[in-house]
Amino acid sequence: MRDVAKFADVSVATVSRVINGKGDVNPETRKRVEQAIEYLHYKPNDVARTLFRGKSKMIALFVPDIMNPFFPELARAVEDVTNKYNYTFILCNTDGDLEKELTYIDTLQQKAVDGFIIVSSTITDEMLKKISVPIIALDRFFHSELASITVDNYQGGREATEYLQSIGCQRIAHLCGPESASNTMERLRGYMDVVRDTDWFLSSYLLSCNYNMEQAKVMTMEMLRNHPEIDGIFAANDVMAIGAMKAAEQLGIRIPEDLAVIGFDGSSVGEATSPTLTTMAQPIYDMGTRAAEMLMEQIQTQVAPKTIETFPVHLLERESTKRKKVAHG
Amino acid sequence: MRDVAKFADVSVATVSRVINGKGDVNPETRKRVEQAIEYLHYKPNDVARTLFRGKSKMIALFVPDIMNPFFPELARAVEDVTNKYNYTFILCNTDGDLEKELTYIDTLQQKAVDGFIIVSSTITDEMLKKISVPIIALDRFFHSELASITVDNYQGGREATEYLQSIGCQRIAHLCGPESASNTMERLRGYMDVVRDTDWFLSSYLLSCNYNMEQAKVMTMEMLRNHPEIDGIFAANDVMAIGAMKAAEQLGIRIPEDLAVIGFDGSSVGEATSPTLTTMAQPIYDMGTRAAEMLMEQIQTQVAPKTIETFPVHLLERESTKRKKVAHG
DNA sequence: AAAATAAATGTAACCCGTTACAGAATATAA
DNA sequence: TTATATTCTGTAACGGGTTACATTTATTTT
Repeated sequence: MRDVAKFADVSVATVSRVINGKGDVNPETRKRVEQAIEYLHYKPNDVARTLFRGKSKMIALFVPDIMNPFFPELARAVEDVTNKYNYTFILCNTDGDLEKELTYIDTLQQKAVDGFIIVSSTITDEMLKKISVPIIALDRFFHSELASITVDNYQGGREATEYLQSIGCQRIAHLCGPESASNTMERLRGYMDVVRDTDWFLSSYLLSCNYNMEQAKVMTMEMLRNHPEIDGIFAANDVMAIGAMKAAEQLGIRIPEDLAVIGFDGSSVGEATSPTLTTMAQPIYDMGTRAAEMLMEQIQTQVAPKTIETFPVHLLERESTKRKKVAHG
Repeated sequence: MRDVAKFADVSVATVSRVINGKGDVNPETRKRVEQAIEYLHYKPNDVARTLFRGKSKMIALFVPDIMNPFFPELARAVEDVTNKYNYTFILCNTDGDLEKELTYIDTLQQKAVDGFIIVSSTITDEMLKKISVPIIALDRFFHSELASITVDNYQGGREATEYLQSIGCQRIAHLCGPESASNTMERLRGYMDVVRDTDWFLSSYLLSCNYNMEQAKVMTMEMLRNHPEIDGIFAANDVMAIGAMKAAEQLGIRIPEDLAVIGFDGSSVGEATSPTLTTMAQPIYDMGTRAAEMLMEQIQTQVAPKTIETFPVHLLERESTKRKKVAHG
């Protein structure tokens, strides 16, 4: 910058004014400075700016694990928005580990990160208090005074279950995720509200299996062996649904004829399976986009309204439930 | 920091010495400073350090699109190493777009990023010249004087094709990716070297379809209709292989009985399909790890050897090729 | 005990921008 | 013409660390 100033025969202050378009600068001087910048290929040092301003134009996204097929799309959405606003995007895999989250929070704040988008079921209010910049809770709602973006998990759970009924399923099991996650608990509640008072419901129709395909497969296999009457499975995410389909396949149970399977998420793996997976699709990309936009707004306005936005889910009907519909009840 | 210095009744220089463990500090003074730090919950401002040192402890990974199932695992590996060294990880989706790559390069260098790991087929030497920090080329090799990590794509292409022959396939087609990518071209070369001189090979057994599932499906469908004699397909990545399987399914062609399919990558989607997908697996996580380790080393040592590491691929035999083996030839 | 060496600490410049403030030059108003 | 407002530009402090160098104090050596 000194070089540019010297070259254009002005002070650094003037160069700064030209770069930022702030303050009055004589058009001729401006031109001279711009030429100097051009000539010297000058690029301002963003670190110095950050130091002065206390803002880095960086935001971070916390996800449990990018290898879970739900998150790449989310991350992509966030990055796209981030880019649009000329911010830089930092991806953090937390594995749902408090220690890791804590380390990230410290490190990133020392780097003057301007905001966080957090997918977490473990994070505590105490930890959040350590964060002095805007935060958006995404996908999972952890109780606190935060803006958050989720889907209507309860409604999704209901609809998925009712949908299975509507295509004729008489005995519907549910594979649910870890208890710590608010989203899976809501889906479970939706399921329960539909099946609780039926004459067929058994608590052994309920399996808890951590969003993991292999585990879902093993547990489903056992359940199907003990309960061959089951003719519908609602899994709380797509990965578990795929596990369930594999279990059925291995047992020679046909999908969708003998057993209908519906997942949750609408992640793209559901298209890779045969039959393709029917699922309660979340508008993943839109949610990521909205979270990022909301964060940008909070960063810009310095205001942090406790907006809670709930996106609708929609039924993505594919092959794993393709039967002739039967009259309700 | 001034506060800490005041509180401990020393100068900022001494505080800095304590923090960095450099220079001689009286044990008592050190203790006093440490207590002050503790008491005031002092955390050094990383931006100021970065400004002084010219190093940010951040590295960036360029990938075409994190939504492609090959990349999450790679990104995860890089992030894990990044973390281990207390660096911060920046993920950049380039869409193979030169403009985007260029923008990222500028922005990140202004932020004093310490190194790049780049997956790209488009990037030019001219662009690389703009980068003044270590770079590792990953997955795809773009000609330049760079350290790079790839797999033996040629060998993989050969082996995949020969494997199909070994299980009895008589007419083997190949779905290859975009011409711009060095890796897919090598796989093609491997395939060609096996089939070129056979008496059955036809140029129409070769399909070019951009790593895209839907396109692969459509093109395969057409090919299988025109060439029902095809009994083996080698796809240059898993996503296309899945497209091919779907095409077969839709045409009522059984896999693996009538048609064997092998993919390339060993990404986790291959486990979600039915039948599960046989594939030439790359050690994705290891490659990411190695690339990151190599980058860390170059950052630390300031030396940039033009190491070229080629990882082996290995056959991951799953169901899409499960037949009784037949004697070679 | 004087001299030499080592340890402990502080002062101030530096990293590279931004901006408050002041001063000079020019334009407009009285 | 003088007073006042405007435009333009520079000086210097600041953000929050690091470190070369100087200085003081303690320890060893002779």
